[in-house]
Amino acid sequence: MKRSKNKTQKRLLEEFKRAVKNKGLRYTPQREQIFKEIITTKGHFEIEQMVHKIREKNIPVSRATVYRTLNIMKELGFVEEVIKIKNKTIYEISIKEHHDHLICTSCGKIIEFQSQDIEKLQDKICSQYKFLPKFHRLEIFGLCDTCQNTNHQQS
Amino acid sequence: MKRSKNKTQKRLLEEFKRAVKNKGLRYTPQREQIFKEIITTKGHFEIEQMVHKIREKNIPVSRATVYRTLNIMKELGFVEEVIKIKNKTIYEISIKEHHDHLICTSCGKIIEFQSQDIEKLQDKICSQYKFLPKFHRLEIFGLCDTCQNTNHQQS
DNA sequence: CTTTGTGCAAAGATTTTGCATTGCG
DNA sequence: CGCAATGCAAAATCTTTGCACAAAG
Repeated sequence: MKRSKNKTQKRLLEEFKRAVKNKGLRYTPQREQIFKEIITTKGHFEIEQMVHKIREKNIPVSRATVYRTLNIMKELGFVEEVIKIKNKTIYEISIKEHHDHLICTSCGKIIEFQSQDIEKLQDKICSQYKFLPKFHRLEIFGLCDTCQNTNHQQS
Repeated sequence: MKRSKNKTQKRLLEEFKRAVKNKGLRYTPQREQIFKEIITTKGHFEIEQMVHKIREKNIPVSRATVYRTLNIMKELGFVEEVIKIKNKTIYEISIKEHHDHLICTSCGKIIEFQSQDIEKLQDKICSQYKFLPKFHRLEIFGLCDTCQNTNHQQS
């Protein structure tokens, strides 16, 4: 499992590199590192966090470059639409295998799950509205097993 | 149907008024009008749009007041921040019956839909994880009917 | 009347952009 | 080497805040 995950990441990196070059763009250390950081990140990430992480790796990078690179990645389809929480823009990888989230409102734990039923449901709904789906995000908020049994307060 | 909807709106306004006063805050024309505008708005709204609509009603209001009022409403649980698209924060009333969203990544249009199936699916998934659901958010991103037929570029 | 709310303008925060310089191809 | 990419700082947006005045209770 671990091996295949690393393999996937390597393949993704190659895919990204090819996509960048195909578009007539240049493959710079900044772009590579930003992409690596993204595929390493399990969940969501923010700009500021990204800038710091890249710099820790001793790759000089400016905020501007991160913004510009993320826009390119969006165009290329490697990261998804942004959401905003509390004045912070959050990006998410669109390449990893799709999953959704159970989010515990008490302890903040995020559980990932996959369900084929959702995909079917999505198609059903979209056809009703003549909507062409590209991807979705389902978040279920509530209490995780642990929090149900210890403490019922909800933030 | 229409009658009961108006009734609901009236009830909501009363509820809001009570909530504001209960919190020791004052019930001003601006606050009332902002709230009315929100419950009238079927879908989602943005700050700038809100400011203009209120002013058209000849109620003087500043952007600052709208921001401040929305924050109060958030605290009171009457509105939620939904998403951010292209630097614009979109709010939504949180009191209306539950629904989910189809979001067009090309024109930004938001279509609401309801599906009983999702509720069932939610219960099914949650029982697998011993998770106690409180509410969920499902967003399907893609292209709306219009954008599929006019132009395939995405931003 | 007292205290909170509003408007304005200035300050903050986040994202974009122009321009000189760097460096990929 | 030529042209795109980067970094910096300034500009553009969006949101919050301090202060004086207005107004709810």
